[in-house]
Amino acid sequence: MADVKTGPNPLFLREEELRQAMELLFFAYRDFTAVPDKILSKYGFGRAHRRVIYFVERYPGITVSELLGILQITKQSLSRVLSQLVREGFIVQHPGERDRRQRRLELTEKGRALEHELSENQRQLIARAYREAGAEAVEGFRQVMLGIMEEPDRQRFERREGQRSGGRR
Amino acid sequence: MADVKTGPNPLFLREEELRQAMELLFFAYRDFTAVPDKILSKYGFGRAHRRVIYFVERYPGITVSELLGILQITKQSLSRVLSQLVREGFIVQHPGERDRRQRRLELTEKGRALEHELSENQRQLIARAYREAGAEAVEGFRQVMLGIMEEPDRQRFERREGQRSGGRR
DNA sequence: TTTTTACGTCAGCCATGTTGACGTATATCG
DNA sequence: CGATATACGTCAACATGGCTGACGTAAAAA
Repeated sequence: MADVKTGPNPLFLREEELRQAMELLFFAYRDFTAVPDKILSKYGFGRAHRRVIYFVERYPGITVSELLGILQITKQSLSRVLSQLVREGFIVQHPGERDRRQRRLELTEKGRALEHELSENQRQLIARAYREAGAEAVEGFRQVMLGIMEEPDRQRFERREGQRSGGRR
Repeated sequence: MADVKTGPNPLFLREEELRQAMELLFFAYRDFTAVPDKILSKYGFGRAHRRVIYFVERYPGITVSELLGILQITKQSLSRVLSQLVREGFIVQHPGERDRRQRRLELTEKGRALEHELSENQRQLIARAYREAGAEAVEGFRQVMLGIMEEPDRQRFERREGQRSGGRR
């Protein structure tokens, strides 16, 4: 294959560096999602289901609109997978206490089991990468990834950067 | 929304750390691809076209099977977008010199222009993130991302790690 | 000369995103 | 209290981009 070019010119190096970052994102994401994708197909589910399950386990009691805000898809798209997950007993909904229009989402036991099965490989990938790279590299990784993200969701990761704001979105 | 939990338990912290990494990947990737997606729709293209254009500019003269190996999709899926790009004059094919069965791919001027338009925002995102995080963090980012990737494609990034072994890790 | 390889194409299926229109229950505002 | 806004749901139609399976052609390799 045509080789990855490398050169002494600092301007070029910078360009090369940026390109590399794009590819790192592409390859890491591709490999990161490959295994869960296979597991999901056993259940007749897809990536969309995985994301819903993930965020419901992450934020138990999350509302539909909050989930929409995270996934940034339309409610019709979400509805398709969510209602499937509810119908098949992976997720339960119950009305919000203060606002009974809301449907707060939670995983059932079955849902948690699936979530765990899906996360296992990813956990291992990350754990291995973290272990091999070391604590300092991990902090660098965090910083760069946060830098790539757009503002609104960065707050989700505030903490340990040194404050407590629990911001809305 | 249910808050991101945080606690003193080291075992829990580790779990929390792994979860965060998954989310960083999700959010960074989501935001990283958002702008190009919009540009593409102006041309009637999608993410698949973007990836092809990207890797053809990255590895000019790349063959179809090499591209398939990178993208990890079927030739039928690739064919759909590739032939469209060729038909509309973004990519040209010419037979390989040593092996005339191959079709080596290259961007046309038009293709390069589109590639540049698509990369611009991403370049800026990365450049900003790199600048704000600093050189050390960037190196950490690289290491962790490489650790998440599976073996075969890591070699693509060897260089500057300071040796030539194809080693494990 | 036969077999394998590189690439292409047709046809059909599935998952997941989109828009637009419309409906219901509850909360909130004037 | 009545009007309006909000949270959520649903139906229908469409596009993209994966997939499998079957079949074809030209060139390389055995």
